[in-house]
Amino acid sequence: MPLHFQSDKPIYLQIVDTMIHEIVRGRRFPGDKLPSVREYAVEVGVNPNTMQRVYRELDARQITKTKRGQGTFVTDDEETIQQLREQLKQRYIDSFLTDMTGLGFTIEEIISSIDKEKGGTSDDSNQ
Amino acid sequence: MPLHFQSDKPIYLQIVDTMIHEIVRGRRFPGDKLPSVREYAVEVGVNPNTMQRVYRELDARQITKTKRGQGTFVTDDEETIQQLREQLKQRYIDSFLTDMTGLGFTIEEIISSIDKEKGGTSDDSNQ
Amino acid sequence: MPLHFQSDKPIYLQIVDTMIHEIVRGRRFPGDKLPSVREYAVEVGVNPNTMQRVYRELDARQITKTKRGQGTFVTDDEETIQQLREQLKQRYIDSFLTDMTGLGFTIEEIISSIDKEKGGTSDDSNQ
Amino acid sequence: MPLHFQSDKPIYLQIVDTMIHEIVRGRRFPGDKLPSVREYAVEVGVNPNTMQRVYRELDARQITKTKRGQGTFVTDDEETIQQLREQLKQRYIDSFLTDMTGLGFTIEEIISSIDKEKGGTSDDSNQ
DNA sequence: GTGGTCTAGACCACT
DNA sequence: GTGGTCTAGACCACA
Repeated sequence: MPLHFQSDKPIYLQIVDTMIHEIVRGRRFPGDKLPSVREYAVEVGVNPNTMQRVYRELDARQITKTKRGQGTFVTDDEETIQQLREQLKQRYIDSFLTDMTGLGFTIEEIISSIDKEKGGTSDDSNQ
Repeated sequence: MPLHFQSDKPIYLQIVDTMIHEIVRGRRFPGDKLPSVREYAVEVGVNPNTMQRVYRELDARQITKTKRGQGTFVTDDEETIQQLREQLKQRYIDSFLTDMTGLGFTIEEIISSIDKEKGGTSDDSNQ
Repeated sequence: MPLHFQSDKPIYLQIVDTMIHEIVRGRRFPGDKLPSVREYAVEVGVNPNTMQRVYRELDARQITKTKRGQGTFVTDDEETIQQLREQLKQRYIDSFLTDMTGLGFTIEEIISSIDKEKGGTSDDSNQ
Repeated sequence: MPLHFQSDKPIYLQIVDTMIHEIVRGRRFPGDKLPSVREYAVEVGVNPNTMQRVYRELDARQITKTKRGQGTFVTDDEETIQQLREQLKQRYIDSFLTDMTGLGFTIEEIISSIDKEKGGTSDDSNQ
């Protein structure tokens, strides 16, 4: 999930999404301390102001909790994380179904195709 | 399917992909004449040489057929188009399953979720 | 096999052919590193872009394999090279027979003439 | 047999060769009148002086005979034409054998391959 | 008009 | 260093 600057989506929202993914996919755990704004800004290669906005947004969505003087931490409310997971799921499904029905496949065909994939190779040859 | 200049994928390949999508989704028909290289280059906002490369690539993949002095045409070999459709299908499914299993869902959960979507809202909320 | 600029065949295809000959005739070996695009362009006296196209074409035909940042190498798939050799053989034979039958010779006369050449002078008097 | 100006061979000799081919292959008959120097120069797109040299060369080789005030005519000495035919044959064979042995084929293999061509398709797909 | 080729010169990503 | 991409602009062959 690389950042594609110059995409039509604001950079800070792209980073927010990336962070949500990392949390939901279990790469960052509830209660984990996130990197400092400055540190993370350098790592990602954006302006600290942009990263500040990322953390503000995450806090506003109660995905993280910032403690003054200590840093920013992933929420330990599993319920919230579960909701994020459901949101992502729904987004993936919607986008997938839009793509597939655009190709003219019916729900039944789609399900049947997925069914065949059980244990299949996830050969990520996009580029 | 907007062009993301600055993406890591070369512009000419992005345009190739776009063209393939348009053909597979039935927005361009077998035998259709494509815009001229120069015309399309202006429309998309790239250099004619870049667009030339697009047409060359499409020809090499036998997706189009170029007739010197006349223009470039979508192949009328329905078989080829059908293959493209299958390729896209497989790519969408692979990518989708990678995403979903990354979130920890099993094939059964995924199928069950899709099943619930029958007649559901295909609300294109990507942005 | 000199380059005939002004021939009707594009320069880049002439160079591709030359390279194929060099490989098939055993002047370049499987796995060999080719000269760099820029270097070879200077040597042959064409624009680097033209030479780039040559390497691209060779790669597309799987005659060479390009490793980013390292260079372009003759394929080590002997099978591919063997196929090229057969192609060249067929082309030479076809062209030769077209010429000879154009002069009114029958296959039998042609074979008989070649037969007499055994150990004969291969006196390259083309010019 | 197109003319490749800028080849290493002088243009006038290229035209001489072309003329010889036309005679030997039976496209011009013994006794035929050739176009006038000026006429033919225009047709081929060369300077009349160059074409003059062509006719002089053909006359010198006794392939044509120029009659002042009447024009230039293909020799009606069938013997001479027969010799030309033999020369061309030898040249084709030498060149062919050089090519084939360069690819590593033996005379026996070559003959065997030609033998298989009897009634074969002469598919002239060079360019 | 159409596509095809070539040059010149720039910038990028990878090692 | 390596190859890969893109632009700009020119000229050609075909119909």
